Amino acid sequence: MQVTPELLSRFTLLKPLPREALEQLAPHAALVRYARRAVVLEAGAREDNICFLFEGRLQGVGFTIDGREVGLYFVEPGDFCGELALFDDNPQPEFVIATTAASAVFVARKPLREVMLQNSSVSNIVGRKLAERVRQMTVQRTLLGLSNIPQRVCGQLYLLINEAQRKADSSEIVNPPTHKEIAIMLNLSRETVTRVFQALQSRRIIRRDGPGRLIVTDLASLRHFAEGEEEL
Amino acid sequence: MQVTPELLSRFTLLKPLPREALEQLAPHAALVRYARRAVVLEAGAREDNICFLFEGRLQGVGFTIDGREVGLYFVEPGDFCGELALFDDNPQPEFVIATTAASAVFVARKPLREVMLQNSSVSNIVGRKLAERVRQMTVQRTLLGLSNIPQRVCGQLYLLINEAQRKADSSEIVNPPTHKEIAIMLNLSRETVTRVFQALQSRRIIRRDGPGRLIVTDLASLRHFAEGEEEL
DNA sequence: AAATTGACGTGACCGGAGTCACAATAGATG
DNA sequence: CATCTATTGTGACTCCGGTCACGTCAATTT
Repeated sequence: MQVTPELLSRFTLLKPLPREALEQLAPHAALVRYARRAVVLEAGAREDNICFLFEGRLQGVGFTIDGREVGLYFVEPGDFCGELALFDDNPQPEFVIATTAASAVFVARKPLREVMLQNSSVSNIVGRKLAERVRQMTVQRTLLGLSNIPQRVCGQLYLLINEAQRKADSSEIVNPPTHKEIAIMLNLSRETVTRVFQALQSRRIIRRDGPGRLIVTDLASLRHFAEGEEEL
Repeated sequence: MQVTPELLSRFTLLKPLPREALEQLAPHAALVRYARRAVVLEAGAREDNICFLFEGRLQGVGFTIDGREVGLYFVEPGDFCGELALFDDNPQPEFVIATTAASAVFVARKPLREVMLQNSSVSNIVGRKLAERVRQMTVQRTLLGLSNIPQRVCGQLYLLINEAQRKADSSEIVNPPTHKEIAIMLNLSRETVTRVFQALQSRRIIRRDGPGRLIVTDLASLRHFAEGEEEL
């Protein structure tokens, strides 16, 4: 499906691009829809597209030698993945899976790379984003250092809440990851995550609202548990 | 201490730079020596230097809220750290500590950034290196997914061996990290690492040679254990 | 040389997360 | 609507890595 420059400019990465750059990219972009559980990017393959997520949620997933799943990061709408292909020709290191039905804009690697090289402000933006990803991975790795497991889960939940929503008393997470998807992010078993969620629900800190919505009713308490000031 | 362009060109990142770029950088570079355990880069501070390691070994270290150390990556001679400062003005996310006495070349952030922007081939190189770091972090994170703990330790040991040495039967690791430093990389206790090392030594797979040298005498077996084909 | 420090080694105990097994939903699918 | 599958919920048991408490040893320091 054809993509307009306007659609491209809705992504935070591409928004600051000059109009001409967007017009240059649009012919090489395509909107793709994915069913839940579909594979968006394949590990080990040299992917020729960068994937900008429009709606839904993706998850970067690796596999250990013994076949265990490892959750690496979540991709939220407006963000993107597969950006390593902009920097080298090595294969994509991890799978990216749609955790919900999702739609994404695929932009061909080569034109985007050219735009990036021509326009130094663009390569600044891409570089800044990659640096941000390193920071995110660092935070995620640090979460795993917590030996108090409920605290670890609360920390992950807190990370799932948008910056903008952090100031409010309550917040909602649309299309929340399943317990299993959270579990692999935190090196925990699915059952353990379920038990922590039960504890949080019985304390009225979180609440399920139908299928695709998780409501954090007491954000302050969640933060307390995440920061270890109180124990579950 | 003053630094010559020749010294700069000994780092793989800077080697491909044109002579003039190196001469531009040299006045803004300084050789610094660190004692074991010294703090090379401070977390939370906006560091104004990129650190190129000349000799010794550094370790990126984070801290959880409850004060537990988290090992993020090792820096080997010829490699560098603090490179995120080239992309944005956010603070350094983690500490970098000298695990052995070390000497490093500090290059001021601004001149290096300018060289990088002027010379597109340079920003290519820096970007490629950052991408490589993301891959390393992914591998490291995947290691933590292994539920078989000796396997996890063997995997880390294998990562510590240089590409070049992987083909040989045996290999040596100079200035090996301490058990504790390995432990925090793998989310394990120091004692557990010690016990795995004991097991490997009794099987003649590794051997200590004086203070700063660890010899892997049976690289093939180490790889077998790392890949889970055999259990310790 | 004595003392101090930090790394390494080792045993015993214990708690808590993984695992297994199964039930109960809820969602998709025909 | 009926069926099937995926997700969530829950108990019981087990095991294994963390913790604690030492001891040993080598390297520095005083």
